[in-house]
Amino acid sequence: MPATASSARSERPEAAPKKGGIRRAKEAQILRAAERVFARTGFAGARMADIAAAARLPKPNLHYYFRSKRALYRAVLANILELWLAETDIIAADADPAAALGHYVRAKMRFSRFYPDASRVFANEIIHGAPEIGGFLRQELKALVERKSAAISAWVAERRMAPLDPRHLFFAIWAMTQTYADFATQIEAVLGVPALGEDEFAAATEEVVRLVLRGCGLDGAPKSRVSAARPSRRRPPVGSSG
Amino acid sequence: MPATASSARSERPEAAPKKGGIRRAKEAQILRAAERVFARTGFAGARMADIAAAARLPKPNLHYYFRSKRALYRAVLANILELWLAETDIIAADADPAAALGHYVRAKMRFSRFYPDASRVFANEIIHGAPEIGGFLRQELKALVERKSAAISAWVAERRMAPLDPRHLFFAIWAMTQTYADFATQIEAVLGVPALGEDEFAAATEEVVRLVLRGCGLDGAPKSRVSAARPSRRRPPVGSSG
DNA sequence: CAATTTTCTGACCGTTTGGTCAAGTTCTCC
DNA sequence: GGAGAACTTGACCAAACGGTCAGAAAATTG
Repeated sequence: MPATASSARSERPEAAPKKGGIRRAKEAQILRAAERVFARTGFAGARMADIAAAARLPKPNLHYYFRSKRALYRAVLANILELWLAETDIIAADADPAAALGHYVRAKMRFSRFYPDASRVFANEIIHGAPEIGGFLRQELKALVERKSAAISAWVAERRMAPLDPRHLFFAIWAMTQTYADFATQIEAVLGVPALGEDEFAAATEEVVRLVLRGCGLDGAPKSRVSAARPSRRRPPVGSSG
Repeated sequence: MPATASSARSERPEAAPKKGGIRRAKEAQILRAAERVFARTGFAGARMADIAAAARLPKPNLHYYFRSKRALYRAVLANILELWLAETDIIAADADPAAALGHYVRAKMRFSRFYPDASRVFANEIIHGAPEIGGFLRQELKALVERKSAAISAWVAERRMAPLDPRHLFFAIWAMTQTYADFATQIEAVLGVPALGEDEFAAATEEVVRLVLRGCGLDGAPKSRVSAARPSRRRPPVGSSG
Protein backbone atom coordinates (compact mmCIF):
# COMPACT_ATOMS: atom_id res chain seq x y z
CA MET A 1 0.00 0.00 0.00
CA PRO A 2 1.37 3.41 -0.96
CA ALA A 3 2.13 5.47 2.09
CA THR A 4 0.67 8.67 0.70
CA ALA A 5 -2.44 9.22 2.72
CA SER A 6 -4.18 11.28 0.08
CA SER A 7 -4.53 8.20 -2.05
CA ALA A 8 -7.10 7.08 0.47
CA ARG A 9 -8.52 3.72 -0.45
CA SER A 10 -7.55 4.28 -4.07
CA GLU A 11 -10.87 4.15 -6.00
CA ARG A 12 -10.19 7.07 -8.30
CA PRO A 13 -6.60 8.12 -8.95
CA GLU A 14 -7.56 11.34 -7.17
CA ALA A 15 -5.27 14.05 -8.50
CA ALA A 16 -2.59 11.72 -9.78
CA PRO A 17 0.14 10.62 -7.35
CA LYS A 18 2.37 13.58 -8.07
CA LYS A 19 4.99 13.58 -5.39
CA GLY A 20 5.24 17.33 -4.96
CA GLY A 21 7.86 18.20 -2.40
CA ILE A 22 5.77 20.70 -0.48
CA ARG A 23 2.62 18.74 -1.01
CA ARG A 24 3.55 15.84 1.21
CA ALA A 25 4.40 18.07 4.16
CA LYS A 26 1.32 20.25 3.87
CA GLU A 27 -0.97 17.28 3.49
CA ALA A 28 0.43 15.76 6.67
CA GLN A 29 -0.01 19.06 8.47
CA ILE A 30 -3.62 19.28 7.36
CA LEU A 31 -4.32 15.66 8.21
CA ARG A 32 -3.04 16.13 11.74
CA ALA A 33 -5.25 19.14 12.29
CA ALA A 34 -8.22 17.44 10.68
CA GLU A 35 -7.83 14.37 12.87
CA ARG A 36 -7.95 16.53 15.98
CA VAL A 37 -11.01 18.45 14.86
CA PHE A 38 -12.89 15.41 13.58
CA ALA A 39 -12.16 13.64 16.85
CA ARG A 40 -13.63 16.47 18.88
CA THR A 41 -16.79 17.11 16.94
CA GLY A 42 -17.33 14.28 14.48
CA PHE A 43 -17.60 14.62 10.74
CA ALA A 44 -20.75 16.71 10.60
CA GLY A 45 -19.74 18.90 13.51
CA ALA A 46 -16.30 19.68 12.16
CA ARG A 47 -16.04 22.88 10.18
CA MET A 48 -13.52 23.36 7.44
CA ALA A 49 -12.76 26.78 8.87
CA ASP A 50 -11.82 25.18 12.20
CA ILE A 51 -9.57 22.65 10.55
CA ALA A 52 -7.93 25.42 8.58
CA ALA A 53 -7.37 27.39 11.74
CA ALA A 54 -5.95 24.35 13.53
CA ALA A 55 -3.58 23.80 10.61
CA ARG A 56 -2.74 27.51 10.54
CA LEU A 57 -3.68 27.80 6.90
CA PRO A 58 -6.29 29.79 5.02
CA LYS A 59 -9.36 27.78 4.22
CA PRO A 60 -9.03 27.67 0.42
CA ASN A 61 -5.65 26.05 0.92
CA LEU A 62 -7.37 22.99 2.35
CA HIS A 63 -9.45 22.69 -0.76
CA TYR A 64 -6.35 22.93 -2.85
CA TYR A 65 -5.03 19.73 -1.28
CA PHE A 66 -8.29 17.95 -0.62
CA ARG A 67 -11.18 18.10 -3.00
CA SER A 68 -13.85 18.27 -0.34
CA LYS A 69 -14.54 17.86 3.34
CA ARG A 70 -15.48 14.26 2.74
CA ALA A 71 -12.27 13.57 0.82
CA LEU A 72 -10.30 15.00 3.71
CA TYR A 73 -12.24 12.88 6.16
CA ARG A 74 -11.55 9.76 4.13
CA ALA A 75 -7.86 10.57 4.01
CA VAL A 76 -7.84 10.88 7.79
CA LEU A 77 -9.58 7.53 8.09
CA ALA A 78 -7.17 5.85 5.67
CA ASN A 79 -4.33 7.11 7.80
CA ILE A 80 -5.92 5.67 10.91
CA LEU A 81 -6.70 2.29 9.42
CA GLU A 82 -3.05 1.76 8.57
CA LEU A 83 -2.11 2.39 12.17
CA TRP A 84 -4.94 0.23 13.49
CA LEU A 85 -3.96 -2.74 11.40
CA ALA A 86 -0.29 -2.36 12.23
CA GLU A 87 -0.92 -2.41 15.96
CA THR A 88 -3.29 -5.31 15.61
CA ASP A 89 -0.74 -7.29 13.70
CA ILE A 90 1.48 -7.52 16.73
CA ILE A 91 -0.29 -10.66 17.92
CA ALA A 92 2.01 -12.73 15.74
CA ALA A 93 2.72 -16.41 15.82
CA ASP A 94 3.94 -16.01 19.35
CA ALA A 95 4.41 -19.43 20.84
CA ASP A 96 3.03 -18.57 24.25
CA PRO A 97 -0.64 -17.55 24.52
CA ALA A 98 -0.10 -15.48 27.64
CA ALA A 99 2.80 -13.60 26.09
CA ALA A 100 1.00 -13.07 22.81
CA LEU A 101 -2.20 -11.78 24.34
CA GLY A 102 -0.28 -9.71 26.86
CA HIS A 103 1.69 -8.04 24.09
CA TYR A 104 -1.45 -7.42 22.12
CA VAL A 105 -3.29 -5.79 24.97
CA ARG A 106 -0.27 -3.64 25.79
CA ALA A 107 0.04 -2.56 22.17
CA LYS A 108 -3.60 -1.60 22.10
CA MET A 109 -3.25 0.36 25.31
CA ARG A 110 -0.25 2.21 23.86
CA PHE A 111 -2.36 3.04 20.85
CA SER A 112 -5.07 4.52 23.06
CA ARG A 113 -2.48 6.51 24.94
CA PHE A 114 -0.60 7.96 21.99
CA TYR A 115 -3.31 8.24 19.34
CA PRO A 116 -6.50 9.00 21.25
CA ASP A 117 -7.78 11.25 18.49
CA ALA A 118 -7.30 8.55 15.90
CA SER A 119 -9.21 6.16 18.10
CA ARG A 120 -12.03 8.65 18.55
CA VAL A 121 -12.39 9.34 14.84
CA PHE A 122 -12.51 5.63 14.24
CA ALA A 123 -15.07 5.11 16.99
CA ASN A 124 -17.20 7.92 15.68
CA GLU A 125 -17.17 6.49 12.20
CA ILE A 126 -18.33 3.10 13.43
CA ILE A 127 -20.99 4.42 15.78
CA HIS A 128 -22.54 6.21 12.86
CA GLY A 129 -22.70 3.00 10.87
CA ALA A 130 -19.27 3.08 9.23
CA PRO A 131 -20.51 4.82 6.07
CA GLU A 132 -16.96 5.23 4.76
CA ILE A 133 -15.13 2.16 6.04
CA GLY A 134 -17.84 -0.46 5.94
CA GLY A 135 -15.96 -2.19 3.15
CA PHE A 136 -12.77 -2.27 5.16
CA LEU A 137 -14.57 -3.85 8.10
CA ARG A 138 -16.17 -6.54 5.98
CA GLN A 139 -13.03 -7.29 4.01
CA GLU A 140 -9.64 -6.65 5.58
CA LEU A 141 -10.72 -6.62 9.20
CA LYS A 142 -12.92 -9.68 8.94
CA ALA A 143 -10.10 -11.58 7.23
CA LEU A 144 -7.60 -10.48 9.83
CA VAL A 145 -9.81 -11.56 12.69
CA GLU A 146 -10.38 -14.91 11.08
CA ARG A 147 -6.65 -15.48 10.70
CA LYS A 148 -5.89 -14.52 14.28
CA SER A 149 -8.86 -16.44 15.59
CA ALA A 150 -7.56 -19.60 14.03
CA ALA A 151 -4.40 -19.33 16.11
CA ILE A 152 -6.35 -18.78 19.29
CA SER A 153 -8.72 -21.61 18.54
CA ALA A 154 -5.70 -23.85 18.17
CA TRP A 155 -4.52 -22.87 21.63
CA VAL A 156 -7.97 -23.63 22.98
CA ALA A 157 -7.99 -27.00 21.29
CA GLU A 158 -4.64 -27.77 22.86
CA ARG A 159 -6.10 -26.89 26.28
CA ARG A 160 -3.53 -24.14 26.59
CA MET A 161 -6.23 -21.64 27.50
CA ALA A 162 -9.86 -21.56 28.55
CA PRO A 163 -12.47 -22.36 25.93
CA LEU A 164 -13.90 -19.24 24.36
CA ASP A 165 -14.94 -17.71 21.06
CA PRO A 166 -11.85 -15.84 19.82
CA ARG A 167 -13.93 -13.32 17.93
CA HIS A 168 -15.71 -12.18 21.06
CA LEU A 169 -12.36 -12.09 22.82
CA PHE A 170 -11.22 -9.60 20.19
CA PHE A 171 -14.34 -7.50 20.64
CA ALA A 172 -13.72 -7.49 24.37
CA ILE A 173 -10.07 -6.52 24.08
CA TRP A 174 -10.78 -3.79 21.56
CA ALA A 175 -13.52 -2.42 23.76
CA MET A 176 -11.54 -2.53 27.00
CA THR A 177 -8.49 -0.86 25.53
CA GLN A 178 -10.10 1.69 23.25
CA THR A 179 -12.36 2.84 26.05
CA TYR A 180 -9.32 4.54 27.59
CA ALA A 181 -9.15 6.76 24.51
CA ASP A 182 -12.76 7.10 23.40
CA PHE A 183 -14.27 7.40 26.85
CA ALA A 184 -11.34 9.17 28.48
CA THR A 185 -13.66 11.95 29.58
CA GLN A 186 -15.82 9.53 31.52
CA ILE A 187 -12.87 7.73 33.05
CA GLU A 188 -11.23 10.96 34.12
CA ALA A 189 -14.48 12.08 35.68
CA VAL A 190 -14.92 8.85 37.64
CA LEU A 191 -11.30 8.70 38.73
CA GLY A 192 -11.39 12.35 39.66
CA VAL A 193 -8.27 13.27 37.69
CA PRO A 194 -7.95 16.09 35.16
CA ALA A 195 -6.33 13.85 32.55
CA LEU A 196 -5.09 10.33 32.05
CA GLY A 197 -1.35 10.56 32.48
CA GLU A 198 1.40 7.99 32.38
CA ASP A 199 0.57 6.69 35.84
CA GLU A 200 -3.09 6.16 35.11
CA PHE A 201 -2.32 4.41 31.86
CA ALA A 202 0.26 2.15 33.47
CA ALA A 203 -2.22 1.15 36.16
CA ALA A 204 -5.02 0.69 33.65
CA THR A 205 -2.81 -1.41 31.40
CA GLU A 206 -1.90 -3.76 34.23
CA GLU A 207 -5.53 -4.12 35.23
CA VAL A 208 -6.66 -4.88 31.70
CA VAL A 209 -3.82 -7.30 31.07
CA ARG A 210 -4.57 -9.19 34.27
CA LEU A 211 -8.29 -9.22 33.56
CA VAL A 212 -7.78 -10.55 30.05
CA LEU A 213 -5.18 -13.16 30.94
CA ARG A 214 -7.14 -14.43 33.91
CA GLY A 215 -10.27 -14.32 31.81
CA CYS A 216 -8.55 -16.56 29.30
CA GLY A 217 -7.45 -18.93 31.99
CA LEU A 218 -3.87 -17.73 31.67
CA ASP A 219 -2.49 -16.90 35.09
CA GLY A 220 1.11 -16.40 36.06
CA ALA A 221 3.19 -13.24 36.11
CA PRO A 222 3.26 -11.22 32.93
CA LYS A 223 6.62 -11.65 31.29
CA SER A 224 8.25 -8.75 29.49
CA ARG A 225 7.30 -5.33 30.66
CA VAL A 226 8.46 -3.49 27.61
CA SER A 227 9.08 0.19 28.25
CA ALA A 228 6.16 2.19 26.99
CA ALA A 229 8.06 3.85 24.18
CA ARG A 230 6.00 5.84 21.75
CA PRO A 231 5.60 3.88 18.56
CA SER A 232 6.78 5.75 15.49
CA ARG A 233 3.78 7.03 13.68
CA ARG A 234 4.75 6.61 10.06
CA ARG A 235 6.74 3.44 10.31
CA PRO A 236 4.84 1.16 12.64
CA PRO A 237 6.36 -2.17 13.61
CA VAL A 238 4.55 -4.21 11.03
CA GLY A 239 5.08 -7.70 12.23
CA SER A 240 4.32 -10.68 10.09
CA SER A 241 1.02 -12.34 10.59
CA GLY A 242 -0.62 -15.24 8.89
CA MET B 1 -36.86 12.66 40.28
CA PRO B 2 -39.84 13.73 38.18
CA ALA B 3 -40.39 11.41 35.30
CA THR B 4 -41.06 14.17 32.77
CA ALA B 5 -38.09 14.12 30.50
CA SER B 6 -38.46 17.71 29.45
CA SER B 7 -37.38 18.79 32.90
CA ALA B 8 -33.93 17.65 31.83
CA ARG B 9 -31.42 18.14 34.59
CA SER B 10 -33.49 20.97 36.06
CA GLU B 11 -31.21 24.04 35.89
CA ARG B 12 -33.80 26.48 34.64
CA PRO B 13 -37.49 25.70 35.24
CA GLU B 14 -37.69 25.44 31.47
CA ALA B 15 -41.26 26.15 30.48
CA ALA B 16 -42.80 25.44 33.87
CA PRO B 17 -43.81 21.85 34.65
CA LYS B 18 -47.26 22.20 33.14
CA LYS B 19 -48.64 18.72 32.79
CA GLY B 20 -50.51 19.18 29.54
CA GLY B 21 -52.33 16.03 28.56
CA ILE B 22 -51.22 15.97 24.97
CA ARG B 23 -47.86 17.39 25.84
CA ARG B 24 -46.58 14.28 27.56
CA ALA B 25 -47.42 12.02 24.66
CA LYS B 26 -46.05 14.31 21.98
CA GLU B 27 -42.86 14.92 23.89
CA ALA B 28 -42.29 11.20 24.22
CA GLN B 29 -42.96 10.76 20.52
CA ILE B 30 -40.46 13.46 19.65
CA LEU B 31 -37.87 12.14 22.08
CA ARG B 32 -38.04 8.69 20.55
CA ALA B 33 -37.51 10.07 17.08
CA ALA B 34 -34.77 12.39 18.25
CA GLU B 35 -32.91 9.58 19.98
CA ARG B 36 -32.88 7.59 16.77
CA VAL B 37 -31.67 10.47 14.65
CA PHE B 38 -29.06 11.66 17.15
CA ALA B 39 -27.76 8.11 17.44
CA ARG B 40 -27.30 7.83 13.71
CA THR B 41 -25.64 11.15 13.00
CA GLY B 42 -24.62 12.72 16.28
CA PHE B 43 -25.74 16.08 17.56
CA ALA B 44 -24.22 18.22 14.83
CA GLY B 45 -25.19 15.88 12.05
CA ALA B 46 -28.81 15.57 13.10
CA ARG B 47 -31.19 17.94 11.39
CA MET B 48 -34.35 19.16 13.03
CA ALA B 49 -36.17 18.48 9.78
CA ASP B 50 -35.11 14.83 9.95
CA ILE B 51 -36.24 14.49 13.53
CA ALA B 52 -39.54 16.09 12.61
CA ALA B 53 -39.94 13.66 9.73
CA ALA B 54 -39.08 10.70 11.96
CA ALA B 55 -41.65 11.88 14.47
CA ARG B 56 -44.16 12.50 11.68
CA LEU B 57 -44.67 16.08 12.73
CA PRO B 58 -44.11 19.42 11.03
CA LYS B 59 -40.89 21.03 12.09
CA PRO B 60 -42.28 24.03 13.97
CA ASN B 61 -44.09 21.59 16.20
CA LEU B 62 -40.77 20.41 17.56
CA HIS B 63 -39.90 23.94 18.52
CA TYR B 64 -43.20 24.28 20.27
CA TYR B 65 -42.24 21.49 22.65
CA PHE B 66 -38.50 22.02 22.78
CA ARG B 67 -36.99 25.46 22.78
CA SER B 68 -34.05 24.54 20.59
CA LYS B 69 -32.12 21.66 19.10
CA ARG B 70 -29.80 21.70 22.07
CA ALA B 71 -32.70 21.60 24.52
CA LEU B 72 -34.09 18.60 22.69
CA TYR B 73 -30.71 16.93 22.76
CA ARG B 74 -30.41 17.50 26.49
CA ALA B 75 -33.84 16.06 27.05
CA VAL B 76 -32.83 12.94 25.14
CA LEU B 77 -29.70 12.66 27.25
CA ALA B 78 -31.62 13.11 30.49
CA ASN B 79 -33.88 10.31 29.40
CA ILE B 80 -30.90 8.08 28.74
CA LEU B 81 -29.13 8.85 31.99
CA GLU B 82 -32.13 7.68 33.96
CA LEU B 83 -32.07 4.38 32.15
CA TRP B 84 -28.31 4.05 32.49
CA LEU B 85 -28.35 4.59 36.23
CA ALA B 86 -31.26 2.25 36.73
CA GLU B 87 -29.54 -0.61 34.93
CA THR B 88 -26.35 0.09 36.79
CA ASP B 89 -28.13 -0.01 40.11
CA ILE B 90 -28.83 -3.68 39.68
CA ILE B 91 -25.53 -4.64 41.24
CA ALA B 92 -27.09 -4.38 44.67
CA ALA B 93 -25.91 -5.75 47.96
CA ASP B 94 -25.99 -9.20 46.46
CA ALA B 95 -24.28 -11.59 48.81
CA ASP B 96 -22.47 -13.55 46.14
CA PRO B 97 -19.87 -11.79 44.00
CA ALA B 98 -20.30 -14.13 41.05
CA ALA B 99 -24.07 -13.74 41.08
CA ALA B 100 -23.89 -9.98 41.49
CA LEU B 101 -21.38 -9.41 38.71
CA GLY B 102 -23.14 -11.91 36.49
CA HIS B 103 -26.43 -10.11 36.94
CA TYR B 104 -24.78 -6.80 36.27
CA VAL B 105 -23.14 -7.90 33.05
CA ARG B 106 -26.37 -9.47 31.85
CA ALA B 107 -28.30 -6.31 32.63
CA LYS B 108 -25.79 -4.26 30.69
CA MET B 109 -26.00 -6.62 27.75
CA ARG B 110 -29.79 -6.36 27.79
CA PHE B 111 -29.41 -2.62 27.73
CA SER B 112 -27.20 -2.81 24.65
CA ARG B 113 -29.67 -5.12 22.99
CA PHE B 114 -32.84 -3.17 23.66
CA TYR B 115 -31.60 0.42 23.73
CA PRO B 116 -28.75 0.54 21.23
CA ASP B 117 -29.67 4.04 20.14
CA ALA B 118 -29.58 5.30 23.69
CA SER B 119 -26.18 3.75 24.12
CA ARG B 120 -24.93 5.35 20.94
CA VAL B 121 -26.14 8.81 21.85
CA PHE B 122 -24.45 8.42 25.21
CA ALA B 123 -21.22 7.20 23.61
CA ASN B 124 -21.25 10.04 21.15
CA GLU B 125 -21.69 12.58 23.88
CA ILE B 126 -18.74 11.24 25.82
CA ILE B 127 -16.43 10.85 22.85
CA HIS B 128 -16.95 14.50 22.12
CA GLY B 129 -15.92 15.45 25.62
CA ALA B 130 -19.29 15.21 27.38
CA PRO B 131 -20.11 18.90 26.89
CA GLU B 132 -23.62 18.40 28.25
CA ILE B 133 -23.26 15.69 30.87
CA GLY B 134 -19.82 16.41 32.26
CA GLY B 135 -21.42 17.40 35.53
CA PHE B 136 -23.35 14.19 35.73
CA LEU B 137 -20.19 12.15 35.20
CA ARG B 138 -18.26 14.01 37.88
CA GLN B 139 -21.11 13.96 40.38
CA GLU B 140 -23.70 11.21 40.24
CA LEU B 141 -21.68 8.67 38.29
CA LYS B 142 -18.51 9.17 40.27
CA ALA B 143 -20.44 8.77 43.52
CA LEU B 144 -22.19 5.68 42.24
CA VAL B 145 -18.95 4.03 41.20
CA GLU B 146 -17.40 4.81 44.54
CA ARG B 147 -20.32 3.21 46.38
CA LYS B 148 -20.26 0.08 44.26
CA SER B 149 -16.49 -0.09 44.36
CA ALA B 150 -16.55 -0.22 48.11
CA ALA B 151 -18.62 -3.39 47.97
CA ILE B 152 -16.27 -5.01 45.49
CA SER B 153 -13.21 -3.96 47.45
CA ALA B 154 -14.74 -5.67 50.46
CA TRP B 155 -15.06 -8.89 48.50
CA VAL B 156 -11.45 -8.58 47.44
CA ALA B 157 -10.37 -8.01 51.02
CA GLU B 158 -12.25 -11.12 52.05
CA ARG B 159 -10.38 -13.07 49.35
CA ARG B 160 -13.70 -13.87 47.70
CA MET B 161 -12.37 -12.70 44.35
CA ALA B 162 -9.10 -11.82 42.67
CA PRO B 163 -7.42 -8.59 43.67
CA LEU B 164 -8.22 -5.77 41.27
CA ASP B 165 -9.16 -2.13 41.10
CA PRO B 166 -12.98 -2.08 41.03
CA ARG B 167 -13.09 1.16 39.07
CA HIS B 168 -11.18 -0.34 36.19
CA LEU B 169 -13.40 -3.39 36.41
CA PHE B 170 -16.35 -1.08 35.83
CA PHE B 171 -14.65 0.56 32.87
CA ALA B 172 -13.98 -2.86 31.42
CA ILE B 173 -17.53 -4.11 31.90
CA TRP B 174 -19.05 -0.95 30.48
CA ALA B 175 -16.75 -1.15 27.48
CA MET B 176 -17.29 -4.84 26.79
CA THR B 177 -21.06 -4.63 27.01
CA GLN B 178 -21.67 -1.29 25.35
CA THR B 179 -19.49 -2.27 22.43
CA TYR B 180 -22.29 -4.58 21.31
CA ALA B 181 -24.46 -1.50 20.83
CA ASP B 182 -22.04 1.24 19.88
CA PHE B 183 -19.84 -0.86 17.63
CA ALA B 184 -22.54 -3.18 16.37
CA THR B 185 -21.63 -2.29 12.81
CA GLN B 186 -18.09 -3.51 13.30
CA ILE B 187 -19.15 -6.66 15.10
CA GLU B 188 -21.70 -7.52 12.44
CA ALA B 189 -19.06 -7.01 9.77
CA VAL B 190 -16.55 -9.27 11.48
CA LEU B 191 -19.09 -11.94 12.31
CA GLY B 192 -20.46 -11.73 8.79
CA VAL B 193 -24.07 -11.35 9.88
CA PRO B 194 -26.50 -8.67 8.71
CA ALA B 195 -27.58 -7.80 12.24
CA LEU B 196 -27.09 -8.86 15.84
CA GLY B 197 -30.13 -10.95 16.66
CA GLU B 198 -31.18 -12.84 19.73
CA ASP B 199 -28.77 -15.67 19.04
CA GLU B 200 -25.76 -13.45 18.64
CA PHE B 201 -26.60 -11.54 21.79
CA ALA B 202 -27.11 -14.70 23.78
CA ALA B 203 -23.74 -16.03 22.67
CA ALA B 204 -22.03 -12.72 23.27
CA THR B 205 -23.57 -12.42 26.71
CA GLU B 206 -22.28 -15.81 27.75
CA GLU B 207 -18.82 -15.02 26.45
CA VAL B 208 -18.66 -11.72 28.27
CA VAL B 209 -20.04 -13.18 31.49
CA ARG B 210 -17.51 -15.99 31.43
CA LEU B 211 -14.66 -13.62 30.60
CA VAL B 212 -15.56 -11.27 33.42
CA LEU B 213 -16.18 -13.91 36.05
CA ARG B 214 -13.04 -15.81 35.20
CA GLY B 215 -11.17 -12.52 35.03
CA CYS B 216 -12.32 -11.79 38.56
CA GLY B 217 -11.25 -15.19 39.72
CA LEU B 218 -14.85 -16.32 40.00
CA ASP B 219 -15.28 -19.62 38.23
CA GLY B 220 -18.16 -22.04 38.53
CA ALA B 221 -21.34 -22.28 36.54
CA PRO B 222 -23.35 -19.07 36.22
CA LYS B 223 -26.41 -19.39 38.40
CA SER B 224 -29.70 -17.89 37.30
CA ARG B 225 -30.21 -17.58 33.56
CA VAL B 226 -33.01 -15.09 33.72
CA SER B 227 -35.10 -15.01 30.59
CA ALA B 228 -34.04 -12.11 28.45
CA ALA B 229 -37.27 -10.22 28.87
CA ARG B 230 -37.30 -6.68 27.58
CA PRO B 231 -37.07 -4.32 30.53
CA SER B 232 -39.91 -1.83 30.69
CA ARG B 233 -38.63 1.45 29.45
CA ARG B 234 -40.30 3.91 31.75
CA ARG B 235 -40.36 1.86 34.91
CA PRO B 236 -37.00 0.15 35.12
CA PRO B 237 -36.35 -2.27 37.99
CA VAL B 238 -34.75 0.24 40.28
CA GLY B 239 -33.15 -1.88 42.90
CA SER B 240 -31.88 -0.40 46.11
CA SER B 241 -28.23 0.37 46.26
CA GLY B 242 -25.54 1.06 48.74
C1' DC C 1 16.49 34.87 -16.07
C1' DA C 2 12.31 34.07 -18.48
C1' DA C 3 8.79 30.47 -18.89
C1' DT C 4 5.87 27.49 -16.67
C1' DT C 5 4.08 24.95 -13.11
C1' DT C 6 2.80 24.73 -8.35
C1' DT C 7 1.16 26.88 -4.34
C1' DC C 8 -1.36 30.45 -1.91
C1' DT C 9 -5.34 33.55 -0.59
C1' DG C 10 -9.00 37.42 -0.19
C1' DA C 11 -13.41 37.93 -1.76
C1' DC C 12 -17.44 35.87 -3.05
C1' DC C 13 -21.68 32.59 -3.71
C1' DG C 14 -25.58 29.15 -3.34
C1' DT C 15 -27.52 26.02 -0.07
C1' DT C 16 -28.65 24.32 4.05
C1' DT C 17 -30.38 24.78 8.52
C1' DG C 18 -31.96 26.27 13.12
C1' DG C 19 -35.27 29.04 14.40
C1' DT C 20 -39.47 32.50 14.06
C1' DC C 21 -44.11 34.18 13.30
C1' DA C 22 -48.72 34.96 12.68
C1' DA C 23 -52.74 32.92 11.48
C1' DG C 24 -55.21 29.02 12.10
C1' DT C 25 -57.45 24.77 14.60
C1' DT C 26 -58.57 21.97 18.47
C1' DC C 27 -59.09 21.20 23.21
C1' DT C 28 -60.77 22.36 28.05
C1' DC C 29 -63.62 23.90 31.37
C1' DC C 30 -67.09 26.72 33.27
C1' DG D 1 -71.60 26.94 23.67
C1' DG D 2 -68.32 30.26 24.08
C1' DA D 3 -64.06 32.21 25.97
C1' DG D 4 -59.49 31.28 26.56
C1' DA D 5 -55.75 28.24 26.56
C1' DA D 6 -53.20 24.72 24.25
C1' DC D 7 -51.71 23.07 20.08
C1' DT D 8 -50.64 23.08 14.86
C1' DT D 9 -48.44 24.63 10.60
C1' DG D 10 -47.19 26.98 5.98
C1' DA D 11 -44.31 30.58 4.87
C1' DC D 12 -40.42 32.95 5.89
C1' DC D 13 -35.61 34.64 7.74
C1' DA D 14 -30.67 35.39 8.96
C1' DA D 15 -26.57 33.04 9.81
C1' DA D 16 -23.41 29.52 8.93
C1' DC D 17 -21.05 26.60 6.02
C1' DG D 18 -18.89 24.07 2.09
C1' DG D 19 -17.09 25.24 -1.84
C1' DT D 20 -15.34 28.38 -5.95
C1' DC D 21 -12.45 31.57 -8.50
C1' DA D 22 -9.30 34.68 -10.32
C1' DG D 23 -5.34 36.58 -9.63
C1' DA D 24 -0.90 36.93 -6.83
C1' DA D 25 3.15 34.78 -5.10
C1' DA D 26 6.66 31.13 -4.91
C1' DA D 27 9.07 27.16 -6.81
C1' DT D 28 10.84 24.74 -10.42
C1' DT D 29 12.83 24.13 -14.81
C1' DG D 30 15.36 24.84 -19.30
